[in-house]
Order: sequence, then structure tokens, then C-alpha cells
Amino acid sequence: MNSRAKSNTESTEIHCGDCQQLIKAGVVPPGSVNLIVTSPPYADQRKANYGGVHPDSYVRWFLPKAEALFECLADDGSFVLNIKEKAVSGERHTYVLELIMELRRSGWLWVEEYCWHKKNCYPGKWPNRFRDSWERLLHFTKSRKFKMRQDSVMVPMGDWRLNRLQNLSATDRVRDPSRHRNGFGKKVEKWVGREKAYPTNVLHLATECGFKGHPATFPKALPEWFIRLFTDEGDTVLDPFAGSGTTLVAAHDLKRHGIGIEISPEYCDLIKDRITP
Amino acid sequence: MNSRAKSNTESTEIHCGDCQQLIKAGVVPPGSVNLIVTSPPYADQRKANYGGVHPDSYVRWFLPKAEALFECLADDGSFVLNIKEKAVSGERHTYVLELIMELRRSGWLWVEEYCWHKKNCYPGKWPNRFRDSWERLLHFTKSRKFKMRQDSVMVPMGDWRLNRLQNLSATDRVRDPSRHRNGFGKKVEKWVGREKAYPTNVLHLATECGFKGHPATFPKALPEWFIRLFTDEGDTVLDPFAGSGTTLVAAHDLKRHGIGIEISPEYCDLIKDRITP
DNA sequence: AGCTCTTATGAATCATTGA
DNA sequence: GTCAATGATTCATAAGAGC
Repeated sequence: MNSRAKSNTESTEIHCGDCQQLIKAGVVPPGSVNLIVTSPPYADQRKANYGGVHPDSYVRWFLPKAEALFECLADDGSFVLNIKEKAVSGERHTYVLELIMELRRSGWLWVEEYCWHKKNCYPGKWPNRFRDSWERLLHFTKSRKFKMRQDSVMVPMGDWRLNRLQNLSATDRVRDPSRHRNGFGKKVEKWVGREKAYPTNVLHLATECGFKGHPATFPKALPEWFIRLFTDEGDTVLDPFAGSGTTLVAAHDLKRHGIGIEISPEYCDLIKDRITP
Repeated sequence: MNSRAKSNTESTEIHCGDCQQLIKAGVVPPGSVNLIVTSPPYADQRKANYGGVHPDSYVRWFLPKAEALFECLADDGSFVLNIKEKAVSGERHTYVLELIMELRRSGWLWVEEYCWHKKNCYPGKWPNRFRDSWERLLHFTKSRKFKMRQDSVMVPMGDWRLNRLQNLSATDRVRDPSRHRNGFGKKVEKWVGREKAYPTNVLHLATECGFKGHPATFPKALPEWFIRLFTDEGDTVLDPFAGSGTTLVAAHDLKRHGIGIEISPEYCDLIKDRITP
């Protein structure tokens, strides 16, 4: 199970323990990971499962782990962190903001904040806020030049294209560039026959309701999207807070080599059940 | 024009000048404003119009203005700030995060971060990121108990159903293969008999394309939503960076007393043209 | 009125060139 | 070398024109 032979790209490793300790112990070789995508235990949530981390000490808890992750990530690799701050005594807590700034201070580049717009969010009603329907997907890298396969996540264009491109008017080709600083009109011809467009930085996905047994299931489509975007086949994907193993299942299905680290023995067993056919 | 008599709830004041100076000068009485909703000039944008503020000095530029706003806001009032950090040399800049923390340090409560998911975002393509399709709507208050009229922004179930059906674009279907038509049908059935539902903290709106004369038009539906949510009829709404006056038009239409402050004389004139019938 | 088709344009970002 | 201006790239919406 511990073999990382590139020849078998569909192999998946599961390690049971604390990710910081295991990585420091050499379980994941330095620079060997192409993508880290994870949804760590939220502050003060999942108390029953993880023991809970208080919001005020969340940054202190996370930083050394991020340092370990930095070591094992390849220079052109990406780190995608799914997180959302909780509300504490009527306010949004600032630990996520502080975490971003501290991670930058320790060498990470904060390239982008993708937005996961949840189609079906958790129900509830409070006097001072509505249901929280979005989460942050923070994208960090080690370098300004990183691997990104934009073509692999293109989406079908809107129907507008069908009408738009049937008749190319003269204006399409002659849009005055002195007034509008974009040659968009000129290039419309290029679109004939094109079926797909690049997506935006908002992922509009539903949460997964089907899988029981772990409280924080994020939809498989989420890691899948980032795995397709930031890795090639045969690359290595790491989830240091594997939980129920959704990222690893996605990596396996996409023929990437998966490494999962999970501190809870029960979840480790659960992941193994999920991965092995 | 300067009368703030509550009797005339539809009156709208326009003041031309710097909001900080004008408020300090007493143009807006302390504690008289129920809602501040504004979209300030973004860092280093609108150079032609405002002179531009460098991202690195944005917090320093904004803080004293926020202090003035604090003074004129009622104790149970709300401050809604529409903002989004720009990308600087391959990274998202952190001035918005810093601003949130500094505002908290100076007495504001950061109650919530609403998300404006823009249906039509600016086009473009870059090697390291996709098009930016969302902006922040930061909600600050002076007190944990603030005025909130949740019922006033409930969405009719019928419209909701209609919109969902219409918005089921090809993109929706591809990104979320788990959403089957039968599953959707089930969900709709669940809502039969119920007339209205509470919204979430994500607003899914298009940007306004048509309005000329000001570079930063945000859709009228945006201030409208917050005005209905955080004020009653006859209350006072302030926009200290009025721009083209969209917030004031919304306030006027909803029978709120509007106060607009705008530093550019041309825009002041433009607002007056827009307000007066 | 309702439909189709046409057209303008929007808080952008990065790479390159020039001062 | 640092900084500022210019060029190249891209998509969905709404308003308007035409039928």
C-alpha cells in the first residue's frame, strides 16, 4: 500500500496519523506532490470527530502543518484549501483572513480565492444572518509559474453563441480599438465552431447528500475539478485531512496517484473500504 | 435640498465633496443614518475619475472615512461595503483582508460577508487564473442587535421555481452531473404550498451593461436588496461614494430618504439628473 | 405584442515594450 | 532595475432594431 511507483498511477496510499508528523517523518518525499487539495477540520466544528480546534488558536494550529505541506509540494504545484470561517458571538471570525496573511508571510503565494457557491446549503434561520451558501477555495502556490491545464475544465458555451455566430457583421471585425481597449470584435470569427468556454472562479455545485458516515462531505466534483485543472495523469495528489476520502476517490478515478493522511483510525478504515474495489 | 425632514421621505440630498470632510463638517448628523451601502473606488482603478488609490495605501486611505461613517450611523444601523481586491503581480492583494481587521479594531463588528455572484463577469484569459465572477459584500454594524427585516427580501416560490428552471443552463448540467431532473422535481414538490422562502447570503445578479457615464455601475437590485433588508420606509440611506447614484435611485424608489456624497462634480450633476423627474 | 436577430460593453489581468 | 503605458485576450447580458 505504501508503494509510490509511478508505473502504477492508480495506486492510492492511506496513512493513519497526524499529517505534520508523518510528513516530517518522511512519509511523503520533498517536492513529490503536484497538488494538495483538502478540506481541513473547521474551527470548533466536528468536535465529536476531531476534538475541535478553537477559532482563536486555529492559525497557530494550522501553520506548522502548512509548512510541512510546503516541503512536499513540487515547485510548480498547487495547494487548494477549502475553508469557511464560522460565526462567533454574532460576528464572522477572522481566523481565515489571518491564516491567508500568515501563509503569505511564510512563503506561500495567494494566487486566487475561488468561490464555491453551494446550490443546496444547510438549512436554518437566525435573526442576524441568512443561511451560509458559499465557501472559500483558497489557491496557494510556491511560484508564480505553476501548472494549470485550463482546457481540461472548459464548459459548454451558453446558447447565445448559436445565434451570435451565424451572421458575422462588419462591426464584429471593425470594433474601434481606440475607444474600447479590447479587440474582442475582431476575433469573433475565431469562435465559429467553438463549443466550449473557459469557466470562471465561481464553482456552482450542489453539496452531496448521499454519503453518510462523515459530517463534512464535500462533493466529489470539487476535488475533481481542481485535479483536472492542476495535474496531469499520473501526477500525485495529496489530501492531508482525508476525512471520508472524497479527494482520493476523485484522484483514483482520474488516474492520479493519491496520498491520503487521516488522523482518525475509523475514517482510515472507511477510506480503505471506499478505495478498494 | 438640504432638508432632512422625516415628513418628506422621498427627498434626496446630494452633496459634492469628500465624504470624510463633509461628515466631519456636520453635513450628516451623528446617529442619523440607518444604512450605509456603498461601492467605493477600488484600488488603483478609475484613475481617470478619482486619481486612483494604490493598493498598498488603500487601508490607510479608507480608515478615517470609515471613522466618519461610524459617527453618523445609528446604533442599530448597518454598513454594507461592496469591494473586491485586485490581482497584483500574480497574487490577490490583501488590502481587503487588512481592511476588515482594521475596521474591527476600530470598533466595527464584522457580521457577515455576503457574496455577489456575477452572472456576467468581465471577459479575459490569463495563464494563471480564470475570470473573476464574484465580489464581496461586507456587512458591518455597531452593535450585535441591529435592524434586520428578513421577511422583506423573501423570494416568491413561484419565481424561484421559474428562475431555477430558466437558469438550468448547459453549464449547470455539466458541472453538476449528480443533479437529475427527477431529483429537482422532488425538490419542487416539497415547496408546493409554501409561498415564500428566505434567501441565502449569495446574491446571483447580473452586472448592469447599459448605463453609460460612469465606469462602475452596480445593478440597482443590489442596493435595493439591502435597503429592504436593513431599513424601513422613511429611514435614511447614505452612500458616501455615490458615483452614478444607483443607491440613491433605489432608496428613492423604496421611499427612503437618501443622502449621497460624491467628490466628482460631474457625477454630482449626473446624479441630480437621474434623481429629479 | 411577441419573437428573432444585432450590437454594445462591463470595478480585468498579464506580457511586452518603452522611459 | 523599476515603473508606467500599451496590446492581446475573453464571454454573457440587456437593450434595441426588425419582423
